Amino acid sequence: MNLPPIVQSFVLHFGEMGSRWGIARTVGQIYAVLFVSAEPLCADDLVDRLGISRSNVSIGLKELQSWNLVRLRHVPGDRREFFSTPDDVWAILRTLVQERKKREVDPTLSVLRDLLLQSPQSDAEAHAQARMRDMLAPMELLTKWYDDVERLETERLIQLLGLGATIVKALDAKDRLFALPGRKAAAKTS
Amino acid sequence: MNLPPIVQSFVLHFGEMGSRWGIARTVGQIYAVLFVSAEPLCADDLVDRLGISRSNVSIGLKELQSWNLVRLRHVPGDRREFFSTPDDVWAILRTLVQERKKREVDPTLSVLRDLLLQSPQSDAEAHAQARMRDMLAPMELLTKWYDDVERLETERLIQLLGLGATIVKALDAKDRLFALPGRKAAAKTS
DNA sequence: CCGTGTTTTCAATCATTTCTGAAAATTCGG
DNA sequence: CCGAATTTTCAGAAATGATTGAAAACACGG
Repeated sequence: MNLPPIVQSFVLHFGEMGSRWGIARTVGQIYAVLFVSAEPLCADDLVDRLGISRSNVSIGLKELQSWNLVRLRHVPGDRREFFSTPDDVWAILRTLVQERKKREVDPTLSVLRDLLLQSPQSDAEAHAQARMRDMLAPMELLTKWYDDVERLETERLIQLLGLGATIVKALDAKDRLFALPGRKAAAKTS
Repeated sequence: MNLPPIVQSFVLHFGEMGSRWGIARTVGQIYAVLFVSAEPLCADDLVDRLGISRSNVSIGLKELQSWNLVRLRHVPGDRREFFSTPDDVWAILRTLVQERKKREVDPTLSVLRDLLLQSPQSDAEAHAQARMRDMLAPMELLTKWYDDVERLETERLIQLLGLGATIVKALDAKDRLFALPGRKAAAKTS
């Protein structure tokens, strides 16, 4: 590995993290190198810095492209392809979440919905379906929330996150104030 | 595999998902079986239903316990250990996020902070540090948000999520109305 | 304590994934 | 079109991670 020490630590850490999240170690490393690089890099730069094979870099870059995590640049008068990451970390985060949702959450939602349409042939199956319903509800609420938040401009998103739980505290106060006699509102007064 | 068809589909899907998230396939399957089961199961039940070795089940259960994802029960007059998942899916989700944060996010934050304390020996390192600072900021905001939200009762959390981006829209309107020249003031009005 | 039923450990095996080198395909300036 | 520079593909090697069976450790009722 041919990198200055600070960068190398960063790159090794992200390789490690990547592999814990189901991303090949070298793909994580490639991304880390691109992320901290001052200018776009070509495949051979990566071979050079990471000490991995050219073909591995090629595959890794393809993988990163399929995740939309990497931008491709062409330098005039140079035939090579150069790669970089977006400058905006929020944009990167959004892409990451979006892709992950597309690949894992959405298919899970459709499996659950599909299995809930089938008629249970036993008590065990009926109970299993009840549990799946329990699981579906939070997932649907979360994806709905995400769909909502995803559209926000970054400035607004930051604002919303900065607010944290304060809004709910306000609601809480309001609930108490009006003491709704209805259902499960204000149930916990301990 | 000795499971009714609906359950089997569910279990296979979660095994698959697990392995995409860096969890062994069988660990995901064990969790799925426990999740949909009407009563707690012992290790041999799992061997039976999943058709995997006893030792694999033992390792899987230990793994799930280390993630706090599984409750251990003792049936009086029976020497075996029985396992179940919490009934409340929100509780499960919280645990999952919490553990994941502890294992991956927190260490990453400290690596970043640590690397930012070192003095750069080159322009490349200085630029890399600037990028790390770019990365640190959103991560800190997100973890702060999470710390805040984590403490909410489930009822409140659901409320907050249901609100989605509407709060920000209100802020937006208010900002426009008062056309504040300053920064992010006016956050706390109650 | 003894014996039985149960869980855990661990070295070995098996499976999967990652990585490589060499060859094929592609691209573009001339 | 040609040929050099570059990228992609792919079959096999290497590495990693998962799974197993057998044996050890444990725990409890008698």
